[in-house]
Amino acid sequence: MDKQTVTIYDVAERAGVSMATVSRVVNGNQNVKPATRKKVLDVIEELDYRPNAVARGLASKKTTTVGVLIPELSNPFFARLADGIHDIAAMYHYDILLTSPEEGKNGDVSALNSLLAKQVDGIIIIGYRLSEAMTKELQNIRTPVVLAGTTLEGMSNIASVNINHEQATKEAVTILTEFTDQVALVVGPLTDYINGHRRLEGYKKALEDQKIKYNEGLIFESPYTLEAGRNLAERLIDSGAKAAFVTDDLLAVGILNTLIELGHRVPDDFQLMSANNTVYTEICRPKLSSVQHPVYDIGAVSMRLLTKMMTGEEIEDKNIILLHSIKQKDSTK
Amino acid sequence: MDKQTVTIYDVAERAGVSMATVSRVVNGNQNVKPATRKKVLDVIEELDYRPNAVARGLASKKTTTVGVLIPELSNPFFARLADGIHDIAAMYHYDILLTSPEEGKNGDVSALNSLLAKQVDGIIIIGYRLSEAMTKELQNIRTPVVLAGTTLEGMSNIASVNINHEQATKEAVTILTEFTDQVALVVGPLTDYINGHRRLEGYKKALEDQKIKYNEGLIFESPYTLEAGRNLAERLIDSGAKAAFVTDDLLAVGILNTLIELGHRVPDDFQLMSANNTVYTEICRPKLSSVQHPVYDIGAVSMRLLTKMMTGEEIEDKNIILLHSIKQKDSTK
DNA sequence: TTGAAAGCGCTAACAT
DNA sequence: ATGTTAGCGCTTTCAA
Repeated sequence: MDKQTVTIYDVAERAGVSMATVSRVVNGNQNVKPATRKKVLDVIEELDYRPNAVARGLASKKTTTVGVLIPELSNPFFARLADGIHDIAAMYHYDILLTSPEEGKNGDVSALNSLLAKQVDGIIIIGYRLSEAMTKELQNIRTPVVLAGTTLEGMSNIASVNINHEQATKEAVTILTEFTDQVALVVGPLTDYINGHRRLEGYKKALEDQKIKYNEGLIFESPYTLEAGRNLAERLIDSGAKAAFVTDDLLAVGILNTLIELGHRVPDDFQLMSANNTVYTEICRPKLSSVQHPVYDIGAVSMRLLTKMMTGEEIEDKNIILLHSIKQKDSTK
Repeated sequence: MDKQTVTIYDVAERAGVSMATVSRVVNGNQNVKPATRKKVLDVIEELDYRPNAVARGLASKKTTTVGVLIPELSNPFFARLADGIHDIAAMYHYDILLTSPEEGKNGDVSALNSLLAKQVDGIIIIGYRLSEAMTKELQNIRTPVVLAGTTLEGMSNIASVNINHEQATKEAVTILTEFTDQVALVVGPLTDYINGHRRLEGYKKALEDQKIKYNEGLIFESPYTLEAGRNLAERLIDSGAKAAFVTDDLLAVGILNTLIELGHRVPDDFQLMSANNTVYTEICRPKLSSVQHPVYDIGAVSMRLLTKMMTGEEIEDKNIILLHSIKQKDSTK
């Protein structure tokens, strides 16, 4: 019936020592005579005693658990990020409490609160559009927080790990402009800081450098789905664009496949570049050229940064920018 | 400095009631006079009090947390399953503690133990090849466990949610045998129960029904990667096979793309059927015909089943089989 | 309807 | 090197 019946008292009694000694043995405290240690260890083995992490958490105010806020697991970009987080967390013996924000207003805040209630030692927020309320909450939170793959406009006081989206977009668009002046930008909601500011900015700078006139008709906002790509393909062609930088891989594949179905040749008639270099870009034909995010690393570095914050280590730089690169494959000239 | 300074005592004092009353209000106990309730609620609001879930867990022996053991997040099949688990968990207000088994012998057991130490109320194990030791542990575990997408040979005492792999394989192979007798089976490790028994069995039965002689040369074991598909493509052709049922989507896409590169026509020269109908099968060209697992549902149903077990509800059937179907797309005739 | 008090299983001073 | 003791913040009888 009971999950766990064996407590530290049982071990202490059986081993003929005090519970404090058992606690010391369990926690690797050196102030225990080897003989005593052995005796305790034997009893632990014999009784199959396992420390209760909840009780430990209450007493020590540390849960060795970190909360991870993730928009959706089935997005490979986020999933890969989570992998990076998980591996480093395991390395430092932290467990991961996973939450996705519920739908609706301020779902992210209540997800955050639920993590806080469970007394997590730290929190990683994965690439997400944060609500106003959330931003406010994060201002005066006591628990260490790292943003992985997002930034909050002008909130450099909150730790973050990212790539330089403006620069990446600029590089990608520049490559496309080598063969045409008509380069479209296909992004998610422009109200999102990264899209509406960093990426759009990078796009404009690339054009500027090439002395190409900015044309709002070449900017497309779209949901990140395969289906959305179907509809977009034709609109892209109609717009006169001869190339496009697409900020989501799945969306890019949708566009790619539809273009081909419609009889367009990629990259000859139309060049495509996507943004995340997930396995999607390897599966389609032709393979999609893409910005290469160090996605796994963003997760790993975020977690490492968080461990430092949790243990109070000195942090050199709270806002880390990781290097990106451009993988030219078969969808660009 | 402190994560949380406001305790139930602070609220009690400020509201001029006992902590027991505050506890009742927080937990929705009806035995509180409305006026008292309102007063307490006001103070809670004013002090921004949030119950400490760890303390609550220790006192009540319930953590409202379920552990999920998942092999890898970046596999879309598992990720989708996790989505199903997550959504239902959220619905019942459970949080999810996520763990992947570490590499090496009995990594799954230590992952399990770490979940148990954290006093999770229940555990879901996602499609995994379980070690001997793990199987043993699961025999006499006190915490409710549900296997999602796996079965343990002859261990129907452990709850599970699955599809009928034998039947699914049989149906898939039967479709392929309509146009050729040379149907290959490409699977993961045959030592794995589902592959080596259920799927192989289904394959054999399909052949038997069609009076086709079983040929061991048409059985291929392979890792589930895109690269593995490259090498396999040629071997498949050399084996004389004219069709293949492949139990992993990514692997199937690898084979598909390589076949096409080598100048073979799919499905005219070679038919391909895969097993999980993930988004991968929609991205490639031609689109892959596939067995349609209700993956999300397996996750959702597993979690629902677990909630019942955790609350001690009556369970009709601990071993649930969900229906599958076959999606014929463009890689079969 | 409310309060008092005894734990839950452990950590962490403080003693010895 | 080891033991004693006071919490950690909450739930939950048991009384009132």
